[in-house]
Amino acid sequence: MADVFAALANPTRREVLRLLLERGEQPVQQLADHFDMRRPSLSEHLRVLKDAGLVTEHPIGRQRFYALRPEPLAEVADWLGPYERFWRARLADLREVLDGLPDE
Amino acid sequence: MADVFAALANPTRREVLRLLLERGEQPVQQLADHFDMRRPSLSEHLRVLKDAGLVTEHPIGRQRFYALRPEPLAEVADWLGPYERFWRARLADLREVLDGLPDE
DNA sequence: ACAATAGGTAGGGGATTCCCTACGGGTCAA
DNA sequence: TTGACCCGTAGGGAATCCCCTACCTATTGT
Repeated sequence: MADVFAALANPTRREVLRLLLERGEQPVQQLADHFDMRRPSLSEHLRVLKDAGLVTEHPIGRQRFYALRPEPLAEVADWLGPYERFWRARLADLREVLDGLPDE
Repeated sequence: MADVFAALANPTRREVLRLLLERGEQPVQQLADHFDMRRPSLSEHLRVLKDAGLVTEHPIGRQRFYALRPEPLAEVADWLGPYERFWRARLADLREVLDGLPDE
């Protein structure tokens, strides 16, 4: 499974994920209509997303439908876990400072 | 502020963040000791992290200490939010299927 | 059978990434 | 002040990224 972070590094690929989340599975041409980009370029982005496990693909007739596969994003969320504890502690510190200010 | 996702795409940079989380702020040389890489290359990674707002830097004498700044990671967590709802729904579906199986 | 449609692959070119070595500026210790 | 140390920047090279056009196969409709 290719690197999920690398797959997410590209804005076009993140936009594809957003479209698939909002509208559900879609064929390639329908996705391509929303980008200022030729279809073969989008096809390559879709391959990167598929290699990262972020989308699945299945053919219906001559179309290929791509669908969101969010499991790798759950892994990203797990990766964020330890950092989340850190930034929450920071926010708590900030709140304490604010609470300690002379009333105004 | 540069693209946080692009900054996270590189394994060395993610490792830097991990080191800063585990050990707190550190000078460049101490970070560089943990990579099979020349120091100037690590300096460039640190600049990318700083441009993305993921680290802060302050000099003490002739050393420069880098520290974790987790706020952009909180933004990544926010970005994940809608997808999290999606994968949780998936897990719930899976649980239903398992519950519906004939007892075994 | 033939034309049209959907979409992947090949190959190329310019931009960017990621490493390197060489070097320069600032700080500390003798 | 002189040398050692910390670290950033310059510049270059190989690899990768990201777009393109051209082309191919597979499926559908006439």
